[in-house]
Amino acid sequence: MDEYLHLAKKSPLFYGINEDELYTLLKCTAAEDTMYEDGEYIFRMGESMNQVMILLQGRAVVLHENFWGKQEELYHIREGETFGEAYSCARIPVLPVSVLTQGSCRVLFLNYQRMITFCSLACSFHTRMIHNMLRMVSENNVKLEDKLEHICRRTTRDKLLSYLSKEAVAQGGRSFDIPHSRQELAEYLCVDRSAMSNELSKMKAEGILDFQRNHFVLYDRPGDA
Amino acid sequence: MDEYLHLAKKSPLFYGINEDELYTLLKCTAAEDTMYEDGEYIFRMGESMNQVMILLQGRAVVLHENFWGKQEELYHIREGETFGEAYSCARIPVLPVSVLTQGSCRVLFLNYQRMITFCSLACSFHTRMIHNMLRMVSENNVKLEDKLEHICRRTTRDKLLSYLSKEAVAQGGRSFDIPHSRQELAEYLCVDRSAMSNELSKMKAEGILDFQRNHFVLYDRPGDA
DNA sequence: ACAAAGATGTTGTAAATACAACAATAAGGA
DNA sequence: TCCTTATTGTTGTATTTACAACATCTTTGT
Repeated sequence: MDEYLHLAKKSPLFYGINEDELYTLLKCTAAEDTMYEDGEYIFRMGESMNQVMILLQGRAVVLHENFWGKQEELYHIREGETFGEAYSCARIPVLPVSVLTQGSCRVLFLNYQRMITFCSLACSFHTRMIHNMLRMVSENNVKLEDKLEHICRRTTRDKLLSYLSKEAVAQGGRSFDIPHSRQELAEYLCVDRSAMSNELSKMKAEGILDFQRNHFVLYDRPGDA
Repeated sequence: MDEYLHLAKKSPLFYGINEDELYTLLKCTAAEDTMYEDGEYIFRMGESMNQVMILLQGRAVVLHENFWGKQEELYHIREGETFGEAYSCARIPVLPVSVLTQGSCRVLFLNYQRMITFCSLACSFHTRMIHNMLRMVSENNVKLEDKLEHICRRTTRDKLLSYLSKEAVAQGGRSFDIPHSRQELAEYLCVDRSAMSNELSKMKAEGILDFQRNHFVLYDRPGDA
């Protein structure tokens, strides 16, 4: 497993923690790694879960099964990513989702109880890990709130303007690049890609904004805002 | 301020912490309370913020100002609620929102640095507070993910089915009550109320579900799922 | 019991969207 | 350079939605 330690080390969970400390910490938290075949469930909806997991190798998909038994893909977990911390920290009694491997996977499990219990050494890096986790969950929180703010708009135009406005403010000017392709942006805003492209073109024609590829410029007249 | 302590004590931030401990903790975290008049800004977008605040009295609104200067209401903060923990924990350099009082308010400020720094006493209730905060942020995380899962659907019908399915599974059966009025549900799902009522009626006519007021029953044939 | 106010359901229409099929442009490899 | 592939833009149509106006049902207070 040592060969995968460098990947775990990159996790924001261990930011500011060096290799020796990490090694201690993994013992502290009863860390164990497990291999999975393609198509195995790491967790199933309805099970209880008291662990934080880091995907050391492979790729997995998070699924939800609705009342009628239909499975729906929610999102993917990629190599190096952390999963389960929100459910563990929120003390959710049973998981509302399943996690299914796509290809063979190696997963590092950390025991949540031991993560938040300070060891007798009262090691400073243990505290650091908790702060890191707090930060990770909170950053995700802010991201989700941003996304919700855009998606709550009724029309594609308003969704786009909400997103672009946020980017403009964040990047400090009317001229900026966006980090998504059209397809990605459409998925993010939960709208049809071609309808979105169409709406962008209309707004360009109306003089609300200009763009080429990923570069956007917002003008002073956003229609009515 | 002591008269408002009982309200602070109810905050999930201090769950499992008794009155004496709370008193110590408030000193620990350099707690200060401030009064605001109606229409004053507690924080303004763009400012830095390193505090967690509890609204001891009154009501406030969270606003966002877009690129064109238009202000938009995001949500309200009610008496007893905690605010700012996600931004502080995420170490957001500048606030993306403003907080404006609606009526006179009393706000308790806790210094974030001191909240996450353990005092020399290494008091167990200090640890408890951090765990509470971790839990609060994570629970909010899970709530936001739920909401996003519903809202991401393209049609009102799918949004409704996603929501109702989740409630059915959560409440463990096809028959359940929902905790929202129609207007609240429509706002939650970001759709028009009357269009939503219409869609509910259609689904009732199609034999997908049944309802009277807030009581719903899901049947086995959800259309196509 | 009654009136008034509020919540919910219904209907019609204009507007917006998804969807599909295709055109135009950009990117990458032989 | 040319060919292939991927991404982005365009157009038309059927579907879905928002919106407004109104009908019906509940709740509340008197």
